Parts: sequence; C-alpha cells; structure tokens
Amino acid sequence: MSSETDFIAPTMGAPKTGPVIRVLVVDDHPPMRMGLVALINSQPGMEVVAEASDGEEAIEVYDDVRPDIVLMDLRMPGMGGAEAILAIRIKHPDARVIVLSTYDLDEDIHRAIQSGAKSYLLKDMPIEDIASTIRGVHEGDASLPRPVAERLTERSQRQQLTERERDVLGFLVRGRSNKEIASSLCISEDTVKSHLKTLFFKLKVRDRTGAAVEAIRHGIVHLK
Amino acid sequence: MSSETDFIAPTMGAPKTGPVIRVLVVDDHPPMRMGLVALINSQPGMEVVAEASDGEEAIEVYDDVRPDIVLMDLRMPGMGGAEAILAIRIKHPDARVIVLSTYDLDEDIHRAIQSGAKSYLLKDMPIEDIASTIRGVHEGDASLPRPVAERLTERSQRQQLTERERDVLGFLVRGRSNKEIASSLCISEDTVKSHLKTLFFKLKVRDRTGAAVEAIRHGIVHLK
DNA sequence: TCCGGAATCCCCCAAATGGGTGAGAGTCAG
DNA sequence: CTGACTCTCACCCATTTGGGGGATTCCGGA
Repeated sequence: MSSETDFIAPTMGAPKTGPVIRVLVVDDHPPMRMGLVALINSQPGMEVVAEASDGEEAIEVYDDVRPDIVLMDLRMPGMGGAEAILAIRIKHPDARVIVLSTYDLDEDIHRAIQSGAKSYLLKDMPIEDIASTIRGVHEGDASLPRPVAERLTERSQRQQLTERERDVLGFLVRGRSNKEIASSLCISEDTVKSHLKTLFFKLKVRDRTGAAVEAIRHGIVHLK
Repeated sequence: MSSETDFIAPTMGAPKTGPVIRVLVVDDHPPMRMGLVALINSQPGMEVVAEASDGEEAIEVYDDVRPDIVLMDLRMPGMGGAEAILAIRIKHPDARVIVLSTYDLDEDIHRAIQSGAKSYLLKDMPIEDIASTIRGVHEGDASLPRPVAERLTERSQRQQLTERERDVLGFLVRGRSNKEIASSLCISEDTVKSHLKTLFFKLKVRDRTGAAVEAIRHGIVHLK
C-alpha cells in the first residue's frame, strides 16, 4: 500500500539505479506490515508491490506478482514462514526470500535457511540494515548478519538430534511420562529412556525439565 | 485503512474534533515503530510527538513531551514495559498508557494492567482497532479487547501463586533440583516439596516438567 | 564388504520425585 | 479473638527417573 510515502519518482531520470526492486511483504501484524511498507517505499530503488498476512496468501500472491524479493515473517498463524518458503521455491526455485523474525532462536534460523531463505534478519535491527540486505540479496548475496550467524554456529556446536529423539522431546514438552511416550510411539519404555539419555547428553542437561526448557529456548519445539 | 483518503487537513475547518491527540510510541523494533508512526499520523486527530526504543528512554521522553497517550511495547531490552509504566505513573498518575504486545500471555496482561496500563492491544489486531483504542483511552475509556479480556479471565480461574511458590518455580525452570532449590532458598527439601505439591495443583500439572512448561506458556516465568 | 549411526530392547540399581498426612508459627483481616 | 492463609518442617511410601552397562537389527556410505 503505497500511500504518501513514495514520492520516489519512479519515472524520474534515475541515474545509476537499475529497475526498481519489487518487494512482497509478508507479516501477520498489520502495524509491522505498515512499517515495512513505509520503510521499503521510502528507500530509493525499491517498492512494495504486494502484501500478505500469512503463508498461504504469500504463496498465492507470489504467483501473481512475481516479486524480486520476499520479506517474510517466520511465525504466522496457519502455515508458517518456513513452509511457505519451501512451497514458493518448489514452483520458483530462483525466488529470493529474506526472513524477518522477532526471534533469534537457532532452530528457527536453521529451518529458514534450510527452507531456502537467502538471509535472516531480526526485527530489532536498524532499518538501514534491512534495506541494505534487500539490496544485497537482490544482487545475489546470501550472507547472514553477525548475530544471526553466531546463533547458527552455536547450533552447529550442539549435536544434531535424530528424528526419534525429536519425537520423544515433543512428547516430553507436552508433559508425558516415559510410559506414555512409550505407548504413544509404540516402543518400550526402555527405548524411551535410551533416547532420553542421549537427549540429555546432547542438550547438556541433567533431566527432563532441563530438556523441555532447552527445547523451548532454542525453538526445537514450539509451544502450542 | 485510511491512507490515501485522509489528507488530514489539520487546519481545515475541523468540525467536532478537539485538539490533536499527542502520542508517544515506544517499541524496540525500528520497523514496528515506523509502522506505528505511519499508522497514527495517518489517522485524523492524532499525531506522534516522540518515539522511544526502551523503557528508560520512554520515561525520559515522557517528562519532556508530556504526551496524551503512550503506546508501549511490553518486552524490551533493559527495563521492560511494565516497569516503565510504573515509573511513569509515579511521577504522572494521570498518564494514559496503552500496551501493544506481540503476546497474549495472561501474566503479561495482568502485569501490564497492574502497572497501570489503560488497555492492552495485540500486534495482530487491525490498525482500526488500534486507532480506535487510542481515541477511546484518550476519552477516558479503559476497556480491553475481547480476546485479551478472555485471557485475563483464564488467569483469574487459575489459583494465584504465592511469592514463595513463584520463587520455587523460578528455580525449577532454571533446571534446579529440589535439593538445590532448598539450599538456594535456605529452607528444607521437604518444604520445597511442599511448595511443589501446591504448585502442581494450582497449575494443574503432574510433575515439574509440566510446571516448567506451563510457567513459560503463561508468562509466569520469562526465559532469560 | 565393513563400519558407524540409529533404533530397538534388556538388566540392575541408586537417586529423585511425587502423593498423602499432619502440624507448629506467623501474619493479617474481619 | 478467630479463622484463613502462608511458610515451614517432618515422616512414610510408591513410582519415576536417570546412570551404568550391553545386545540386536537395519541401513547407508566408504
């Protein structure tokens, strides 16, 4: 929504700027969307061509407008950002998506990058950084801001959890006992305990409570 | 939303609108701040007179500009929103602060209202609601949006935790054992277990893991 | 083909946890 | 003053949990 902000003069004798960068903004918070639109439209050489408020909408809109850049929130109702990125990149492998998230949880960052995001920004970053990242990614860059890259390093330090371990962790966070987890996964309680042992080791905690908190803290398991 | 429609015309023969509502915007996310500024300035009869990016700054700025309304985020680095509201209202008991938060955690809502916030909005609400709440609070209203009020009701359903129970819960979330909690609080382990019993009952959980998750889920204890 | 990782299961055992019950001291409001 | 609440501590006992081994099968990569 380009209101009073863009006097950017798209037709003015633009000196060195190539064609305008066309951006799709995806965020479920109206005021944030408004801010991003204002931010982008106030930058020379870029403009918002569409908005979406969730993953599904983002996928539809992408097909319609074929933006140069998608600026996407990660946590949204319904389809999350990561799945939306995946879906977009199946149809459009050259899509350039930048995640803009509130959280610097290492699992979130990892999931986003795995899904094909070109960069990962935090909402507490200055608008200049956001603008310059949009330009950079449009030029073909794919670098992460220092603090985000550091988080990703932290994650790589931590040993990867296996699928089964993640299953167990999921039930654990939901307050299930070993016995219940066992019957839910159709395995013996001993196997559950076996998974827990490696889980505790990998997460560097002593007990299930610590594991639950770490899982939430790092975004390995999401609440609700 | 009222963007291209209202070229607000502050000097135009304003019919019934009284003096302009002067708003202070407090949020640590630059794009969100930008959006709120755009949102408010696009509304007839209100304008942003100052911005702040954390609690301390908000308190200073309030003294300077004496805004009619403060629109404040709750979770910010350093001093949080609740403490800032408290501090502002000590010096200015008639200050009208509206909280604008990402989270609808019942403890957050409760803390905000306790601190003296006049209303509590969520960032996923439409901008019309935000604007109308600003007007309402400026007129002296102090009502909560339906979903927020419901959360507060949920909280009242849950039995209040005592101070000591909160202490224990805090250590528990930090992964401490009963023995460690006991020595940290200088009480016997039996007393810790006694507190845990009532804690489990009040939170409707079976064990410490459930208690930790519930504490985080409801915002009773904040992670880091 | 052989190795390693993953998942499964088993045993033993000590420690931690949770449930039930009771009870004394302090505070605070009606 | 009395009742309600909180905090404190104690004891008993069953269950759960967690730590230490070890074993099997399966699968995919070197």
